[in-house]
Amino acid sequence: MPELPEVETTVNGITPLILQQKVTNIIIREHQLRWPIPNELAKILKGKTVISVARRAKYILIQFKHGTLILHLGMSGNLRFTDKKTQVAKHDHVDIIFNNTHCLRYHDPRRFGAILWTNENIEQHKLISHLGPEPLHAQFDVDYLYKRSRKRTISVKQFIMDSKVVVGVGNIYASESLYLAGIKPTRTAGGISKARYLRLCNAIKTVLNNAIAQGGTTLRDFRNSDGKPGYFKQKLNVYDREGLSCKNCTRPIKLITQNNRSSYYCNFCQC
DNA sequence: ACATTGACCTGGGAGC
DNA sequence: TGCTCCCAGGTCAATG
Repeated sequence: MPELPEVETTVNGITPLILQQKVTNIIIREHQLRWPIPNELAKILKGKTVISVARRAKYILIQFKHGTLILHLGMSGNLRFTDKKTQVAKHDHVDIIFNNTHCLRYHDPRRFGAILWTNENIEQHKLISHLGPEPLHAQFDVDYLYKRSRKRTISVKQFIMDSKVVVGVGNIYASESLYLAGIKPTRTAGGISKARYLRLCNAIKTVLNNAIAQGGTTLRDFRNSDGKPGYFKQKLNVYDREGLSCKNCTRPIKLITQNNRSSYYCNFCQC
């Protein structure tokens, strides 16, 4: 479910609600996510105050004085802020309770997500240290992308989805960015010109910014922290549109499989 | 260093 | 209705 815009939407939604608020308890109903949730989490966080909330790649980082709570939503996760008395639903695995009244409720049917604690410098953390630049930061530019791509033999779609190259470009927005840039997803990363990487770099930024402005994409079950869906789906040009008409040339959108993931593109507008 | 594949899970939809 | 099969927004770990 969540790509960068969905995580950004979630962070923007929860930040004003939990900033400077005190954790009074944590309830863990299911420990087994991608990795086990640490047993001592309640002990670690009880009585502690949130000092900042941030996003790095698709990780949500809730910072306390003595360390950082790392959350990942995996494929199917969401975080909602609600009254702690709200009826608990299936797959509501964790409640982080604030001021004994409200809670952040972590819901993740497939349990590919994660909730971890660290007291080391977050940039040094094993899950964070190897990550490439943020796509919306200035250092992610055409020079960087072009240089990193040289001699790479993988497809350009796999290349931009590699988190060591750039973070936050998942399966939906990879297809959308390549469409906007006019580049076929099967092209070899190392064989694409600098001029085309300029288009691609700009396309990635444009697509992600637009999706954030729309509150992310809801295909099936994404909900932001208020429980509302995202509205970017209406703006998708190729993803999930197999056989439908290309919005530019009216030819049917194609679906292919690359490394066991779906890729959608227009065979005429992208080359 | 790079490329490829399997693994982790549940639920929804298609097809029979 | 119910069974089986396939697919899904992520990404780490193991293997060549």
